[in-house]
Amino acid sequence: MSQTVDRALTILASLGEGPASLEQAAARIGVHKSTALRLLRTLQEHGFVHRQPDHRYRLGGRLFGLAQQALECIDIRQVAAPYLASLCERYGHTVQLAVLEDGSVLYLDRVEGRYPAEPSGAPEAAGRIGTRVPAAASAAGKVLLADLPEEQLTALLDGLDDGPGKAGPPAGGLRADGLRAELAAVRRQGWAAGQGGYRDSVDCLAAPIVGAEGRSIAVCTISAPPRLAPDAELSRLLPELLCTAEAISLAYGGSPTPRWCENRCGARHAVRASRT
Amino acid sequence: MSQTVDRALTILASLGEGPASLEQAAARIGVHKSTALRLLRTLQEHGFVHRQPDHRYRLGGRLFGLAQQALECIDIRQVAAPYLASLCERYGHTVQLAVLEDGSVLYLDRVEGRYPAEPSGAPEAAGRIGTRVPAAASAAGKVLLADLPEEQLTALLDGLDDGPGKAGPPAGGLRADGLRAELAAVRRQGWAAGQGGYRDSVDCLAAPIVGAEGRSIAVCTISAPPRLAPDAELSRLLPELLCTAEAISLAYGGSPTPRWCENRCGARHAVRASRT
DNA sequence: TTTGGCCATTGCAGCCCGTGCAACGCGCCG
DNA sequence: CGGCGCGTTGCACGGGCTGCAATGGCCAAA
Repeated sequence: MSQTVDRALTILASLGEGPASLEQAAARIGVHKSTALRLLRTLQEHGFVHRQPDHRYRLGGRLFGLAQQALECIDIRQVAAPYLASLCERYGHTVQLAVLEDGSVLYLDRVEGRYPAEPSGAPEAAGRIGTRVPAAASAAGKVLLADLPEEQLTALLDGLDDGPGKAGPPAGGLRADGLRAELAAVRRQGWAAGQGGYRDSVDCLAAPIVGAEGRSIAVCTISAPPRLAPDAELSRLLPELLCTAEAISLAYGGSPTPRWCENRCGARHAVRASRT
Repeated sequence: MSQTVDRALTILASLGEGPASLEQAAARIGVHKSTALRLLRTLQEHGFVHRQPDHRYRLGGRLFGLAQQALECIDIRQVAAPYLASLCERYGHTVQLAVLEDGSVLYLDRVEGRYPAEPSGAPEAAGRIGTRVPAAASAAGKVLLADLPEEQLTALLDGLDDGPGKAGPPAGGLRADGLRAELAAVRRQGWAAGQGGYRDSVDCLAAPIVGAEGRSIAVCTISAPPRLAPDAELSRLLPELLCTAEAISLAYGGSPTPRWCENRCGARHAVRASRT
């Protein structure tokens, strides 16, 4: 829309792939050196890029502060935090909070489960805060997609089918029609199960958090490595997860169950049954 | 430098203080609505801002990815990571890596110490990754300032004295002349001690990491809550810290000790002594 | 249902400012 | 010393940014 800003942001993105000299940066976005210089200077004044002693530019520290503020702007996070902590505390499994943004799942918060020392020393990667994953690939995504207006869902699925390579359906992803069937099932039961954060070594349950208008605005998930927690054990926690999601919904000023859930009685009954 | 980009970045920063409608956003930076609309649209196309269903704008998820990339761009981080982990592993105290950026300390990495359950449940805030603190306030900052060219140091100290309220000297900070004396001491001994990350409940030791030209490019710190680790215990780890910083310097292709350290023999001897 | 207000959005003319060329300074290497 | 590469600066041109004003859509009050 705005050429100058567009170029500045493009140059910023290009620096994400590694530091660059002025000339390199100019070449990356195809403008004259002097143009790139002015853009980079402006970005530098705001702290978005930093100039190294060797005269090369790299991304600046301002991004950290802004990313932090971006998290804090999303107030569902504040409301949900104690509930997530409580759920994790009780069973020791990892609990996460996510929203849908621009068609992909954005993880907002995470309370790490208490597991015996990590085997391979890689406790990260899966659903870390700030991570994005394609919506069709995870249980969390399915819950969020299930409540999308038909129009937006169609647009999203078209994009999924169109781009075969680019963010195409990864492990567990399905073509549009298959996914539609899954979403119908999610609507029917009010929750979703499946591979959690992209890695087939983690299984996952997801339940919607519902806002004031009856739409799901976020999703709460509980997940665990299947070796440590067999399917059966995680499934037993479903009522607790639904209960937590419901409590967050109410605390946020929403309805306890989503508009589209055709099984509100069932889900609620499951919770009550497990309480006795 | 570039008016349009400047405005776009200002609007982005203003969104950090909370979501805003188009009109609010325009008012915050003092431009016409239509101008703000174009800027916000451009930012939105790049994912830097996100439009909520209620038509308000907030910071977008792209910032997370870019902040992550910003971390990865700083390659000293990759080099240092295993050394930090090893140092923490051996003694169980928190180890951090930081650099100087635009006159303040930017924390790049952190390996959390193994402490008995947090008393008040607030394990964060102090020196989390991506946090910035004024350089004059911490041991890490003093180490980094000690190697600054006289010209830059003067500029920095002037700014410190000029702005009384804005980022003025917090707990432990000193006026320019006092700080200069401290920096001289740091140069003499080759390391610094003091309050770690802004909180007087944590004590801290800091040692420089030296690049190819003999300048300190980063700092490695070790810190612990004084109740759990009295000064004496932390001080006993000084040789290990210096040894780690030296190892990182060598791994990065730098010199083992900074140009300005007048006590290289002393520090090295301390390391050797503790090794026996 | 109508009406009015509020806000986002769009079209448009004026002119500001962003752009690229070319020249300059500086450090480096042969 | 002189050539080269790169960052930086001055400047004229015109593209695109700006702000005004008008339109459209939504909601609430009448």
